[in-house]
Amino acid sequence: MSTQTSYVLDELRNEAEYPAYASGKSGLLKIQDAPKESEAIYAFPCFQYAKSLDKNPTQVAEELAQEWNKMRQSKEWPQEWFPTSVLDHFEASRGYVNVFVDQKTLLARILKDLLDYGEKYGSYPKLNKTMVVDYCSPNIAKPLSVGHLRSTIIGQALINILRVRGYRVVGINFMGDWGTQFGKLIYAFEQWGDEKKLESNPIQHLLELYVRFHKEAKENPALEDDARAAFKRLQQGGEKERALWQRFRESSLEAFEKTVARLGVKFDHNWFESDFEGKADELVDELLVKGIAEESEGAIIIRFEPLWPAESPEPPPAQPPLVIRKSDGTTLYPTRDLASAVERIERWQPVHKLLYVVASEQTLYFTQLWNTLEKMGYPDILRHINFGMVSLPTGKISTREGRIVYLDDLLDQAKERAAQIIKEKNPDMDEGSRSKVARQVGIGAVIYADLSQDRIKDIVFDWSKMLAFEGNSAPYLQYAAVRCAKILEKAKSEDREGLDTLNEQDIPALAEELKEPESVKLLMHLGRYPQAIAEAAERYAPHVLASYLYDLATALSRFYTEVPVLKAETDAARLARLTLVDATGLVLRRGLELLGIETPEEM
RNA sequence: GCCCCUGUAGCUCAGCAGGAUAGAGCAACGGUUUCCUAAACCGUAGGUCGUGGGUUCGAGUCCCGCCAGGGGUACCA
Repeated sequence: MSTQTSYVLDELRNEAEYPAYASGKSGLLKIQDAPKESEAIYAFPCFQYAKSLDKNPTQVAEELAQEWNKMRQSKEWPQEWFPTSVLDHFEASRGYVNVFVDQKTLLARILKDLLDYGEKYGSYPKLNKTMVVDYCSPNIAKPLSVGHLRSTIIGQALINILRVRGYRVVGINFMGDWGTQFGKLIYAFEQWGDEKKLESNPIQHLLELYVRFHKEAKENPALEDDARAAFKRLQQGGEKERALWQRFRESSLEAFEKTVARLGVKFDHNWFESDFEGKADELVDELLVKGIAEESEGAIIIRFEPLWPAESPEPPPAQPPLVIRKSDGTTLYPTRDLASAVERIERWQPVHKLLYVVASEQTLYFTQLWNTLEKMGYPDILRHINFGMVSLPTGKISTREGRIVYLDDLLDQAKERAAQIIKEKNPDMDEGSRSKVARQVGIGAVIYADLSQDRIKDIVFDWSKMLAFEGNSAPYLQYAAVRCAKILEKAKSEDREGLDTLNEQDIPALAEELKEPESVKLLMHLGRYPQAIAEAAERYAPHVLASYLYDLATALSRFYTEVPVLKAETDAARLARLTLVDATGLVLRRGLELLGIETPEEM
């Protein structure tokens, strides 16, 4: 147990857990959040503990509450660990020991945290641990589809969240620029390519060639051999192939960077699969020497142990092996990916976690990758941050068959739709602002639609859901943030000055002013922001943060309708409410920023 | 065949490590604008948590079977 933590609720939790720890009962008495309607903050269910004593839980809870309260008054309680304690007392209720705080003190402490941390509220101290995150990672020469959207925005949100949680994070975009598909493209371009089209709209043209190749190859399977031969020439450094491949690569990369920039995404590193071909080759030899890999049917493979030990009469299912060198002597994507994983581990050592934000379809592959690294003697650091598939109402996304929604089109539509709504809701907004706000709102809606739900779920692509502008959606959160900003903007200059010059002595008086249930709930919720960040980071779950922010926006909306700020009855009340609005706006803005969503200045 | 994931209100989803009365949004119905932006707020209605067992003081949550949907399953990436 740490003796002191920075945020009031972290500290309160530790303090509340103290008596359970001190008496060695923490295994049976676990802390949890108290129910929402309750005045209590935390609770200890005592049923399990009562069972172990063979006693009545209600009675046990009462005894514990009494005992802990007494302990708290005594010298046994390490008050020096909790110098600014907000814990008031323990209270038994139907088999639970509830943790009560002194609300005024707690509110004041939350205000103090907010003022102390300012813009940094919610962030944690440096942990000196490095996370290497693989995300986006598309194939060059294919346009980004909504399928890539998930990896990109989940990855970027995780990176942002992990950073404020205190991790050092390295984001890598690992691009597929190697493999037989480039043989296909080279062959197709030589057959049907058009110089002018490659010049004017490279991605589109390459896609046409790719689709055409597969169509023709259906009729004439010999084309597959031609493609393989072309790739072989590329590998051997054929000048013509090399030059063409470079052109594909450069033009694609350019178009592609433009698209992700629209999502506000910037990569720390752009790595290319092709750069690992040599290392991959060496790695295969090394794995052979170490006996980790073996030859089978002309290929080099790694075998894995069955999933569980064979004890039952039926043999356990074997895990499929991983092929790392084809029988023709060339490496595969997994080999190059493995080589790049080794490179990541060595370059940023010690790496705390190696994250891969990749669709669930790759689960087996990442299990194999994990097992291989383990065989190589690396610690258990690889985590597959998997997410469900995006499919279209008409079926699975397929570039080859043209069943695809392009990311650029999606973002264009989102913006257009947002612009229309702005025209209705806020007809006075000038053209320039409208365009900017439409971009922020439209793209925000798209990002939020994804991040507001658990990664693991499959998504059937649906325009109306993607572009939801009401209820639990990005615009709702943005709107709440805008309201905060507008109130502050309209506040008189002396009020704003009062805000800026607040100091610690003013805090108790401020807390005293916040009496309305809506104000209290809002401030209490602000107090939970650091825990939302911590949980989102721990579970690699941006939706935890998204749903926290939604609740915060709801608390703000209720506050807004019930409690006047600028027209508060007294100067003191106005100042207190302005402080609250200021802090809420800040948390909403910063929280949205972590998700990759911008906050407009007006809506 | 085998392995993995998912199944909660009409629809889309929350529900942390099993704990107090299962929560939101959308859609439906009704209400709120002399007052800081109604992209808002308030209310009504809507759930045998796929299904059958089991473990437990307690199961939406854990275990087993079944059903349904999705994904994967050696030289594609």
